[in-house]
Amino acid sequence: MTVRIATWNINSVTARLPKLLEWLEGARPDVLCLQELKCSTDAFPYNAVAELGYETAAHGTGRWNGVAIVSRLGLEDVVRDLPDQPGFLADDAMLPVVEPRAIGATCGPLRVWSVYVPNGREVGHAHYGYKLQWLETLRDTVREDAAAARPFAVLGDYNIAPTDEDVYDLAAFEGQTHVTEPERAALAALRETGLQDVMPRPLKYDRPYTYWDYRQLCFPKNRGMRIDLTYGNKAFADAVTDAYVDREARKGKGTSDHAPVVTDLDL
DNA sequence: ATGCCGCCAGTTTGGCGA
Repeated sequence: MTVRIATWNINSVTARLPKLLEWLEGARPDVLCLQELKCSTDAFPYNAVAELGYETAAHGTGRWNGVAIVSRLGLEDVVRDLPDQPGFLADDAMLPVVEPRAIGATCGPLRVWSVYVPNGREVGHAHYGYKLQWLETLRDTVREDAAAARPFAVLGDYNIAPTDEDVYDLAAFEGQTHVTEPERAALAALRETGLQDVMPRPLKYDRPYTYWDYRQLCFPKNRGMRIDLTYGNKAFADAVTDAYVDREARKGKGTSDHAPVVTDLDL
């Protein structure tokens, strides 16, 4: 069977609902992993998506974060949060908060996680340590599925550019998060479980960026980064027939600052 | 043309994003 799976940081599913529906109708993915819902689990637009033939498992608390898996191949064994997922201790908080950044499900032949890796804010910030700790927990979580025969993938906004080629200008990121050695080492450790970085085609220019800042004409100037990734195990990677970044979805007003990343499989 | 930041909750300004 052929399966189309995608990941998209949608930057508010409520603000982006018309764009989401338009994109689902056009691209017709079988499975879509979403990040940055910015709504509660209850507030997800389940019915609008269901009218297009999709079921949704969502996990959100409101203002920030939030992840979902939208599927027309079924949704089984849904897991919210990574087992032992670390929380973030904000400056003004008494206790760390476990944020809605991960949801897993089985969609027909595929086991999938949709993840929104912490941003890190600044090198040395508590959020940066949290990011690295979160990635270690992700590695522990996926170890078994990554080594298994069933097709498995972790898709999402990793908030890391895996190589120097994945940013438009390395000098612009000197000393910044997203390009540091410890972040890239955490990604390498994740790959060591048996996951491969499924590289999408760019539909224009030479690099498959997935994010362009809203400011300073970054999209028209193609000042982007590749930070939305599809990490698949061997069974998944061997089945890939095509992958691309749908930059059309980044054009115009009212779009997310990220583009969907689409992967086609023949399973 | 792809065009100069946008989302949310709400102290309608500030936190967050990457």
